[in-house]
Amino acid sequence: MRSPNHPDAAEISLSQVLHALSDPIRLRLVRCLSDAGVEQQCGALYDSMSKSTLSHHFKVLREAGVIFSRPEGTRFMNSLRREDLDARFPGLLDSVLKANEPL
Amino acid sequence: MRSPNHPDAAEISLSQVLHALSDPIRLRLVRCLSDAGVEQQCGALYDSMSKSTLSHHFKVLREAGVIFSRPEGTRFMNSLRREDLDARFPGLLDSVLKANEPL
DNA sequence: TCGATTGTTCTAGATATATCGAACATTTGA
DNA sequence: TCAAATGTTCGATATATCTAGAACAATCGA
Repeated sequence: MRSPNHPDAAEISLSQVLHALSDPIRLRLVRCLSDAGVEQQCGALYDSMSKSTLSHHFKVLREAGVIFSRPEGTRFMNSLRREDLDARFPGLLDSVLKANEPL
Repeated sequence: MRSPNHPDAAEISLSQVLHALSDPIRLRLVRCLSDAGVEQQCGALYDSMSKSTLSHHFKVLREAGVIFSRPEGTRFMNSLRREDLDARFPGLLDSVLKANEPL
């Protein structure tokens, strides 16, 4: 496993970020990463979903610049790119994470 | 032309709003409505696009709860549901509108 | 009443996305 | 060296979305 590609902080696209966060499953993944506060491995964040589907969602989040994935052994450790996102789109991540979704 | 359906303020879905805003064309429409500050008719906001496509995008924004459409004569006057969005997801709209998109 | 204006709805085609299983790649540990 | 663990990538299918043209509906003005 090679290191995956991540966009530079300055290249993070608003549309891509909004699209990445617009999927309920991905939003849940992001919330988990935010709540945990520390790196999390992919498989720890969701069950009831195939590996490939989970991997797909992580890829979308990664390529949008929302998360950072670091290989460690056989696993991938994921973290929220909070500083990059806050610098690029101030207040966006906070407002999304604070939103109480009654659904 | 009857009055279109709008979701109640409390029923506005985060995922739907994020999805509605994730399209560059719709984001531009929302920016236009925000910049104008007053109601705008649909056709005034975009050229180089078919009526039906424009209507589709307005429908997505309307059903997501992002805009309010009011029939007036043969036209529809559209406005941003700023208060409802701010109440439901504080800071979200501001952060999106303030984001400077170099693309 | 009739035509122009404005936007919607219907239909269709092209593209994108979500999902999964199977095969593959990399690293760790026995 | 081999098997287990963890994700990725590929192939396929189902669903959603974007786009546009054509037909339709409602309103206004002449």
